[in-house]
Amino acid sequence: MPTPRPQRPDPRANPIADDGTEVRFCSTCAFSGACIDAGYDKIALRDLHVLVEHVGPFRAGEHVFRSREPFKAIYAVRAGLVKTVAVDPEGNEQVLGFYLPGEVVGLNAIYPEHYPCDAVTLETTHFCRFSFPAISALAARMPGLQQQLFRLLSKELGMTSLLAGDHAAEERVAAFVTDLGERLAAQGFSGTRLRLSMSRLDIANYLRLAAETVSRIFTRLRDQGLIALEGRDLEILDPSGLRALARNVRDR
Amino acid sequence: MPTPRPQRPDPRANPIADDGTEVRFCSTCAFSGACIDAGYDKIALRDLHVLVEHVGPFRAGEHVFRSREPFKAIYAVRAGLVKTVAVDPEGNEQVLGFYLPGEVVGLNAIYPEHYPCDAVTLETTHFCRFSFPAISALAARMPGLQQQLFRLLSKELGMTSLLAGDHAAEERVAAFVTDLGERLAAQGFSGTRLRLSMSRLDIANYLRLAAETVSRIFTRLRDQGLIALEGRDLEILDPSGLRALARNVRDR
DNA sequence: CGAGCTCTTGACACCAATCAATCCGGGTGG
DNA sequence: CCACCCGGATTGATTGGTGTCAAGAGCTCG
Repeated sequence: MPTPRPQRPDPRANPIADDGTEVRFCSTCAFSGACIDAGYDKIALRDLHVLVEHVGPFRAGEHVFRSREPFKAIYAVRAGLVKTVAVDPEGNEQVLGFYLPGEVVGLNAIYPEHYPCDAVTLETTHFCRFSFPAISALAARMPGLQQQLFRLLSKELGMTSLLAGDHAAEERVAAFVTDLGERLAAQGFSGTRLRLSMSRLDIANYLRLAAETVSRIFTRLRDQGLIALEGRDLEILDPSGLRALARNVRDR
Repeated sequence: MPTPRPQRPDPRANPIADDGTEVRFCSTCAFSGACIDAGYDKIALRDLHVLVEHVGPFRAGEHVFRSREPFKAIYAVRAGLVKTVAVDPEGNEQVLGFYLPGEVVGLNAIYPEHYPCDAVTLETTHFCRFSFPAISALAARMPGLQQQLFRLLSKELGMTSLLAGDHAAEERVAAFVTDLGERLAAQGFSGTRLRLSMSRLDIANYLRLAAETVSRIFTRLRDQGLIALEGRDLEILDPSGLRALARNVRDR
C-alpha cells in the first residue's frame, strides 16, 4: 500500500513532470512521517489519502492563494519554491518566508480565518493541498497527526528568529544562506550546492535589507572564499565559516 | 460547577491575592472559552480541571522556565506580566515577547521539545500550568480544545509582524503601544490607560531599538499630544493618531 | 538623606538606504 | 548568427536614521 519513497529531484534540475491525476500518497508531504510511522489502521490512512489533493503545477509567478481570501486549506510543497508576501496599507510588500519541498504554507491563516498574505510560486511548483477542517477532524482520531500539526506550527514560530533579531546585514545574509542549506539538507537535497530561485530583491526584502546591500555582501562572502556564486547558483564552500558569521542568529 | 466570571483586576492596581490551593476553573485561562461554550460532557471538563495547575505567585524577576529545560507544559497568564527572552551564544539577550493575562507562554517549545527561551515575570504573576502531553491527549477528545490550541499557535505566528517588518523606530513604538492597548482591551482591561511594567530597556530590546531611541520617541509622541506618559503609567490620548503612525505595521 | 538604579537629553559616529551609473544575461527580432 | 533590448544584478558616492558614548535628572528604596 505505501508507495516506495520517490527519488528527490535535484534542486538544480528541471522541475518534476506532472505525474497524472491519480491521487497517491507522497512521502514529500509533510504528514507522511506521522502516518507511516505510527502504524495507523487502514481506515485512517485511507482518510488521509482521500483528503490529500495534489495541485499544480503552478508556473513561476502564479498565486496559490491571496491575502484576505477565506482560509480553506494548507499547502505542503512537493516540489518547487514559494514565497509568502504581506502587503501593508501603503502597498509596501514584505516577504514573510520561502518554503521548500516538504514545508507547509498557510498555517498563519488558521487564527484570522483568512490568509494574511499572498503565496507566490518562484519556480514551477507542485503542492499537496489539505482541507484544514478535514485534516483537523482527522487529527482528532490520529494523535500522531495532531502532534505533527502542533510541531509544524511551533517550528514555524521558531523560524522567525532570523527576521526578529536585530542583526547586522552580514549576519543576516550568512544566516539566510546557512538556514537554506540546512533546510534543503533536511529534505534530502544537497546542503551545499543550491539554486537561489528567488530574485535578489526577494532575498533583500525578506531580510529587510536593500538589494544593493545583499549584493555587496554576497560579493564580500565570495571574496572571503566562503561561498561560490554565479548568478543564482550558490555553493557553500565553508559551512562552518558561514555559521560563524551567523552565530548570533539564534538557532531554533 | 462553572464558577462565575471573576472580576478582572485593574492592571494598575496591586496584583491579585493568592486564592489558595483549591484548583478552580478560571475563565482567564485561555482554554475556558473552548470548553464552556462547547457544552462538553462532564468527564472531559473534569479532565481539564484536573490537568490545570494553578502556580504562583511569582515575584517580579523570577524565572518561570529557562532556556534548554525540557518542555513539559505551557503557561496561561492569569494575572501579571511575563517576558520571554532568548540569549544568543555571545550572551546578547533578545526579548521575544510580552504576555498579558489570558495569553499563553511556551508554545514555541513544542517543536524543539525544550524551551528555546527564558520566561521571566515582570510583576507579581499567577499562571495556569497545563501539562502539554495531557492537554494534547485531551484535545484529541475535545475538538474545540484542539481547535483552540491550533488558533493560539497560529495567532502567535501572526504576532511576529511587529518585529519582523522593517519599520522606522517611531512606527515600531506606536505599533507597540497600540498593540498593547488592544490586547489589554481584548482581555477586558482598559485599552487606553495602562501600566508599562517592563523597563524601557526591555521595550527597546523587544523593538530592536536602543533604549535612548525609545525614550526620545516617547517624548516626541507626548509632545505631539498622542500619549500622556508619567514614568511607567501610560495613557493613549489619540488612539487613531497612534494607529496612523503604526499603519504600516501589518495588523494580524 | 544618600545610594543606585532607571530614564532622559545631547553630541557624534557609523552602518545601511538611497541615488545613480554601469554591467551582465537572456530573450527577441532582424 | 549577431545586434539589440530590457530587467536583474553589481558597483560607486552620498545621505540620513539610529546606535553609541557621555552626562545629567528623576525615582525608589533602604
